[in-house]
Amino acid sequence: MRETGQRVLRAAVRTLSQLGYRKSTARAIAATGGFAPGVIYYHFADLDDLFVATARFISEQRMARYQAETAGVTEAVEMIASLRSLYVEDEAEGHISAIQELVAAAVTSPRLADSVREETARWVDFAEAVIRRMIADKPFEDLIPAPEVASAFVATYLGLEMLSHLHADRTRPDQMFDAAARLAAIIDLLHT
Amino acid sequence: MRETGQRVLRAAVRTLSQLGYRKSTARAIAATGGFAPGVIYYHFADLDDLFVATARFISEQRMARYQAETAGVTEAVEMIASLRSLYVEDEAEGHISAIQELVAAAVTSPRLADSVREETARWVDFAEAVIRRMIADKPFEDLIPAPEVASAFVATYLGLEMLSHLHADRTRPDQMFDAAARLAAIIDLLHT
Amino acid sequence: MRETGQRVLRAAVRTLSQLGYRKSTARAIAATGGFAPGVIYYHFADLDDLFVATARFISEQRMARYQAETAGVTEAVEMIASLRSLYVEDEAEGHISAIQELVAAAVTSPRLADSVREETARWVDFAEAVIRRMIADKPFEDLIPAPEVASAFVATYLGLEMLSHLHADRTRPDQMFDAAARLAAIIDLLHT
Amino acid sequence: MRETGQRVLRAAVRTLSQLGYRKSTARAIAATGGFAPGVIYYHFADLDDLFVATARFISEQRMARYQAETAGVTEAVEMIASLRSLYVEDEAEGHISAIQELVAAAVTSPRLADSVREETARWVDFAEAVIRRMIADKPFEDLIPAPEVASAFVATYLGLEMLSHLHADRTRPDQMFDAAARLAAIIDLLHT
DNA sequence: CATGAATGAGCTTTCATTCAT
DNA sequence: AATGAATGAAAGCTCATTCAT
Repeated sequence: MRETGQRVLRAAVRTLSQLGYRKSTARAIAATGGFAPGVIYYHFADLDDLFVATARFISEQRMARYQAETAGVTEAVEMIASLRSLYVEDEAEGHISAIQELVAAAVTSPRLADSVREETARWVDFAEAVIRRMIADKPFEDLIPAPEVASAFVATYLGLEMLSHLHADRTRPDQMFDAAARLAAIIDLLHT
Repeated sequence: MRETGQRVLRAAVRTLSQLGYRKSTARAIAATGGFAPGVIYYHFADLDDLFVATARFISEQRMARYQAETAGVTEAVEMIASLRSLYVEDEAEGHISAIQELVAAAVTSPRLADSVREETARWVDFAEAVIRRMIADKPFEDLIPAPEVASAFVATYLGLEMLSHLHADRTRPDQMFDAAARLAAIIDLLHT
Repeated sequence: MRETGQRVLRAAVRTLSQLGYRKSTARAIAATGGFAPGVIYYHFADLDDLFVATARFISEQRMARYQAETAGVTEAVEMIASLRSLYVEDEAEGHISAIQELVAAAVTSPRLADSVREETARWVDFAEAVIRRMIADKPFEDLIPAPEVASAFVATYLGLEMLSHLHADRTRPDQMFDAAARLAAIIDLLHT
Repeated sequence: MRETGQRVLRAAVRTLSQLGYRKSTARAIAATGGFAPGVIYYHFADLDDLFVATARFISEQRMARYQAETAGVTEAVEMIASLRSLYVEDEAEGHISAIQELVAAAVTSPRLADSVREETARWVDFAEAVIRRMIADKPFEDLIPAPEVASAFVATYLGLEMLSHLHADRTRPDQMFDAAARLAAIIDLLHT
């Protein structure tokens, strides 16, 4: 049934986020989800297959949320506010840290690499669209290389979670969003 | 002897970078380095200990290079040029991808987390110092929150390698350095 | 219904013959027969039970054919000709190799051993009857220990299939039947 | 060390003979031999590899005995006596039943099939040489198709063990050797 | 210092079997 | 009657680690 497959996927996300890729064994995932290890193999060919599916699962789910939440936003300040609340969701659910584990794991499995590549490409595209919307009709519009900035944003997003995980004390995403909000306010003031 | 310990460390770096954390087993590292698995245990208490040492090993080695290479640099354009060539070195040797694996692995081992935290803190400090030097006496000096920007830089640096590893085709660090160089040129023009 | 039970039995025969006892799992047999694994357990208590039934199934089916085909035969040459064509049938359908797998498996399961013992006993009896018929009224009639020869025949029959399966190149049953036919011709010439 | 490898091989022979191929698991073999399961994988690539080696191990060991024991024998009666005592050895040590399991298992593994084919070929050659020696200078020498008879002998030898294992009561190799001895006595009387 | 053998725990995966439908 | 989902035991195999040499 579709439902059990999703239970397995959710367990995979939580396990990846909490124990890391190396300790995300079939047993550990099963223990997290409260089902027998055999269930995994009923719904997925093997662990690799599960992780590939997990990458897509997280990405699609979050992409839907991000698109819904940022749909009508044109002001930079409002966009930063949206992203901040989405980021909080991501952190709470462990989405980003799970993805980050899968990115690091991609070196191990070509199939996983393919899957992660495909999904990150979608996010870079999404980021690029958002950036273009934000700089439209601004005086510096032509100075900003949207594709490069989009890649940089996605990279920063991933890297940020790494660091904030590592030292809750020093790397505070909160303060970064604050700084970004100040910059956004300036941008919003500029019109053609 | 110090020498053999270094052989093991170098083998660990290469194995982490090429096979990933999960497949960096004692056997795999020994095979990479051309020594018996037992050698590892002669120089390090266990694998965890080896990885902790590896994190410091890479960090110290690179920090020395980065400091030497950026020592007298005050112009932004020149700084970007230095960082670009250092980044090329990092990529070639697999330093960043090894570190990235260790960051992802940190969730697994508290000791490794400590070690990685400590090292990244050093890099954030280094980045902050560089940034302060770059913006000194610029008109916007007081607008830039150096600590946050430093963290963002380190995060981007790590995230960038992830993405460029994943899709050599779309995420081109080269173009990012180009864009950064253009921005640096503008900055260099601004004086108090 | 009787019919589905037979479908399972036929699937068991084919699977044993093609994959061997070790790989004749419930799934594999179900896949061969095109039904769900659960079907097996509807008709048989467990796999052991299925294999026991399979041994009897093959034996009874073939015994009927062998008896029909050799019923009125009294000449040795004709008998060899009959056996040759029956052997060809056996090979084509995989009967012997399935039985051979079950014989080898008998060491694993006492119940299967009982079943196989019972069935081979029938075949030794059958062989003994045939032999007695063949040597009746021959000058050497009293020299031939019919029971031992019967056992030897059955043993050879089984062993032959093993070897011919293994090396199609060197052990050619065809040539053995040729040789047997020549010997039979001589026997047929001898009368009391 | 060579020694431990042999311990593993001997354990494999005993386990195959006593439990059959299907139950000859790594754990079972280790339990039989009194060593840790991991030892198997230190000396052999996998179970398949172990079984391939076991086939050769048994075959070589017995071939040496058979050749030594039958070396100078030219009389049929003496030959039967030798074979009888060798057969007793084989039964006691479980050599034949182990081989028989491997023959049945050959359908499962191509590599094993190759190995078993090669070894049985050697035995057919050996049998052919013995037969030629036995019928040399006999009046019926030219009537006997040595290669076919040799194959038949090997087949019977294997099949015999199957049956006698199955029903100790009815198929008595002892009586077959008796019968063979009587036939041998007749043969020995015939000279050119 | 270094090695190769050995161990036992643990991992991925498969399997016989059960059960609700 | 039949199916598909689920389970838990066990299988093959790998691994970190130890130790005698």
